[in-house]
Amino acid sequence: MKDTLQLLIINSLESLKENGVIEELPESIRIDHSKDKSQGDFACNIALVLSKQAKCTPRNLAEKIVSNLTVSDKVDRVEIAGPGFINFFLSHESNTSVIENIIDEGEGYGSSNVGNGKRVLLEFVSANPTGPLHVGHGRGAAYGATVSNLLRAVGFEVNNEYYVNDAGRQMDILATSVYLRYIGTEKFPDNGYKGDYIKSISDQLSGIDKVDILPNVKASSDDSNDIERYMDDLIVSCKMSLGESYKVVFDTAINNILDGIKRDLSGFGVEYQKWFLEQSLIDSGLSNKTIKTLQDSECIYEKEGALWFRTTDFGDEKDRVVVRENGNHTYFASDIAYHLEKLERGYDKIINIWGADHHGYIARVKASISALGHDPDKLEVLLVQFANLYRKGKKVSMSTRSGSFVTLKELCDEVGNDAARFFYILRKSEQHMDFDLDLAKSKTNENPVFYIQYAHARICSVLKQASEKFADSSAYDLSLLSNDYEVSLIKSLNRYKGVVQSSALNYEPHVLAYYLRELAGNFHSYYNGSEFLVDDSALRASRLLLISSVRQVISNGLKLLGVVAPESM
RNA sequence: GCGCUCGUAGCUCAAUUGGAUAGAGUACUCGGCUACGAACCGAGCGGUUGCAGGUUCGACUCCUGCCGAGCGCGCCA
Repeated sequence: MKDTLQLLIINSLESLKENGVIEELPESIRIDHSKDKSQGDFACNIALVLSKQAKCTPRNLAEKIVSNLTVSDKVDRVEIAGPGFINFFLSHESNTSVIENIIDEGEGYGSSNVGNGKRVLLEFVSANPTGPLHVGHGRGAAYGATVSNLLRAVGFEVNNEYYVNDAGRQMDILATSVYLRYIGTEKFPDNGYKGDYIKSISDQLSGIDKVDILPNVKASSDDSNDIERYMDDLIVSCKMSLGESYKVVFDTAINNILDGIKRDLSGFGVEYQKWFLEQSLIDSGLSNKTIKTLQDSECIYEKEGALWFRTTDFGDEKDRVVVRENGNHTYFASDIAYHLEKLERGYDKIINIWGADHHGYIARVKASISALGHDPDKLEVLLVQFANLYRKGKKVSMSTRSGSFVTLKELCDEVGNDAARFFYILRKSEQHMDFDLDLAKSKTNENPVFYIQYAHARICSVLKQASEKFADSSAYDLSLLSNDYEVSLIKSLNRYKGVVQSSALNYEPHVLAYYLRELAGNFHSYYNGSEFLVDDSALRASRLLLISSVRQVISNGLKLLGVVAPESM
């Protein structure tokens, strides 16, 4: 419908151009849904945009545009309002036709092909496998999964990917922590992983010698400045004492945790096409090869025994180390190789969803993409702000190392997947968000997700009773749907497709969530103000068709959000 | 100190991406079940959009400077 109106405007503008009223045609013409029904169904601001070059007032220009509009049977009338908006009032028939479209297309209604089959790689969560996912990760998981659903719905081919940091010092700290629990030492270091899950993993170890690795350590655990070196010494001692068995401890630890992460995400309705292991970049030699490539193109220099990547040449604030003095690659080195590998897989777009604490890495990753001869704009980084957790009005601080955190699974068990998924995406991702655990747990009825699900269940209930009480009747007449409730409901239905598209293209799932709430609200008002199962069969059939289409849209929308649309609750 | 993300009703958040009178939920005050599910509906109350300038037909939105919050600024991940 927008296209039709755009065409009408363009035709009018072209004739105005011939008459010399305007000089240039605009690049694009915005047609928006009106927010108030006194402003019709669609509004166009083109007269305000062009008034300067037309050298007349916006209202004046609007009148000229309108007088040149060709008549369409889809448009009842056109008005000029406010500073010069052109408001279109559509015919009742063109508004109600959406109902039949929804019924015809069913579950497919709302999807489109604006993505044109372009391939997108979407990486999200990617939390280090050093412990179970906590509620902080939940936001990224819900957001990523929903963005993925939305992009698929509008015609992109999307692959979801989780990057597993299974190499590096943190993993050694994890393995050492597990071993220390296994031998049951009393002197567990403060900077080890202290969560209860470490003990559970150590319980699964058997047949490995219990050697006290603490005496071999030189640095002191009492010196707070030395605490990280103390940990490094512990790791070395652990590796030396265990020999071959170290790998068993290491693998047991990571496999347990990774399995748990996979299970939690799957239970949360989040599916991945690929779990990409950092270790595979090292094993395949890609990490080394990438650094070699950068060295050949003279992007790398040596300073104080380390290799530095000249990222400042590509807009970063300072140069970054890729190979440490001790010969180990940094996390950044793996990341360069990983992004190169992603690009070489041939995606049209690469999206990373990161926690807001990683924003400092965007510049250096983009720099590395440029340095390797790729287009840095192919990478889009979406930042998700932290969720501050509150319990009994007090902020809960969380840390994986100290083991004090609320896990994602605990949250889902307490409030349910639907409420958790919905709650997470209800806020714009870059908005800081307060997650009140007591509110989510104790007052779940106030969560808007139930409000929407309730509308769906109510419609199902009405439809069920209709089919029991009345024989089939397809003789509907949509022109009968003319009371205020019906008009605003139909207006909302007409917006759905556009909402899905903008929600997807802007990576803003909350827009869809708010829309569904509004649609459900319109339905609840309708329900309380009108009776559906009336004696007049044509009116009854029309109203039932209308609420069937509402049910379909709610169901389709909730599915995109990963929320169940129940027939009863 | 520098950088990033923010600041909207008592509280939690929206605002068609620069549009018309800034809207929902919650809290509070009234009212509505012998109709298809009251997990609902209706009415009211609630605002100098952190502050001060600027850009233009038009600013919560863009620019500048302050104030405040969170996060970054390591040869950690």
